[in-house]
Amino acid sequence: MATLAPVTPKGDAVASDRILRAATALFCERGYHGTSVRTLARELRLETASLYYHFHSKQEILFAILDRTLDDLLDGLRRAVAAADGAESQLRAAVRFHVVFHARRRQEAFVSHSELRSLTPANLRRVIAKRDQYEDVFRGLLTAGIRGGVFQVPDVKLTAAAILSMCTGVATWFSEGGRLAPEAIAGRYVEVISKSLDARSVDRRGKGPRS
Amino acid sequence: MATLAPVTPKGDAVASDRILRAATALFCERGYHGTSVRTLARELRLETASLYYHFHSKQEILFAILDRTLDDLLDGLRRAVAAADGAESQLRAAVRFHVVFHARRRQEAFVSHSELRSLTPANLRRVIAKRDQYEDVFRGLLTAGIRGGVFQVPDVKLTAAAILSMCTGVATWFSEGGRLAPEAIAGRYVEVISKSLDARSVDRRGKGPRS
DNA sequence: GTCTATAACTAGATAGAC
DNA sequence: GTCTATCTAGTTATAGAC
Repeated sequence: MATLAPVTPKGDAVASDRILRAATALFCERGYHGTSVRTLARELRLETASLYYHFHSKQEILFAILDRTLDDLLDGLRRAVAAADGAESQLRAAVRFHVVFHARRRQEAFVSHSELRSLTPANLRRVIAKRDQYEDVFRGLLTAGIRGGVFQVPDVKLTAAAILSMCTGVATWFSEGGRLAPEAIAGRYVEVISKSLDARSVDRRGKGPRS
Repeated sequence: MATLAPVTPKGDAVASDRILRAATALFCERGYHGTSVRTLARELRLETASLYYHFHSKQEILFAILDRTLDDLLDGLRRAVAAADGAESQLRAAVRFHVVFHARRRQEAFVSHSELRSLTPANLRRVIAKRDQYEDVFRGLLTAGIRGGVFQVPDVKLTAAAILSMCTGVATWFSEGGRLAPEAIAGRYVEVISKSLDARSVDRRGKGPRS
């Protein structure tokens, strides 16, 4: 995704990246409070003291995971949208990106929404600010599509929340060895969402009380 | 929802119910591992030892919350479906029930899916068995609707997961004092989902590569 | 940059008085 | 049914050797 070669000298990951990767896996599986620093250290074949050379606290590790993930989400979303034309295909690109990301980088994505509550208030504010920017892109696309007459959406905020919940949910059940590849899942989600927003599809049911 | 009066002698809740309610709120806010037994006791103006008169362990409290919630979900879903006729309106009733439940009983619903990983293996098996029954109702309705020609769904399992993720997401953002009442949100979700499943709405876009 | 050793504290849980 | 008191083990984090 980055256009520049990594700054890391060799093909080796730097120590802090190794730590973040192991922490992501453990926080995803057992949660932040359910994972002790000792467990993380053991996983990395280190002593706990060694971790504190790289990070000042367990909280700093959590924040680094969420902050990086949110950066990658925002960056990827903007690229995906920029590469498409018109609200409809831009929204399709956005949904496709979101779903593929939540499948391919499942653990980071999962931790980034399940452990918001484990952040300190100051860290939470910083992460929420980025998450809000991310959601605003979706709201903007919905609004643009409504103005352009391609979407029929009674409530932009609610619809954006519904779409994002649905797509984010992929991170809770996706399995690498599973039946469907990330792109295949994304394709289906794009179709379902497009159909539900389409201003051209006629609702043949009456408007009276039902079900 | 129950047709019989509660078994509790007075209007008072029994002690174990008080404990479960407080625990639900705390587990929702801070997570199971992020909530100490001491914190729970303090919230209830009790000493920790007193809690152990009512429950053998913290884990038993968590399991009781999830087990009861799953029972209420399954029971409510079956009633909602039984009260409707035909796959289409039954699915609408199921979605409506699910969304309203996840708004009205937000904390229990949230804990029931966020703390699955904090259950012991034996307890997890019992909860998952009930959750699978719940999801099977949705899959069954989708299958029936496809056979009846009212739904157009390429992948029942994926679609059921997508619908449930979307509706369950309500528990992450719903606020009692918010703009929309549970029923209003449910109404919107029912419409969006119906539209996305509708076999009668024509997809006017071509089938070639897009976005 | 990783180690040993340990400080300072909190966790879940129990014994037994009332 | 709730309390005081306490046990054992685990928690995050640090000091200082190598």
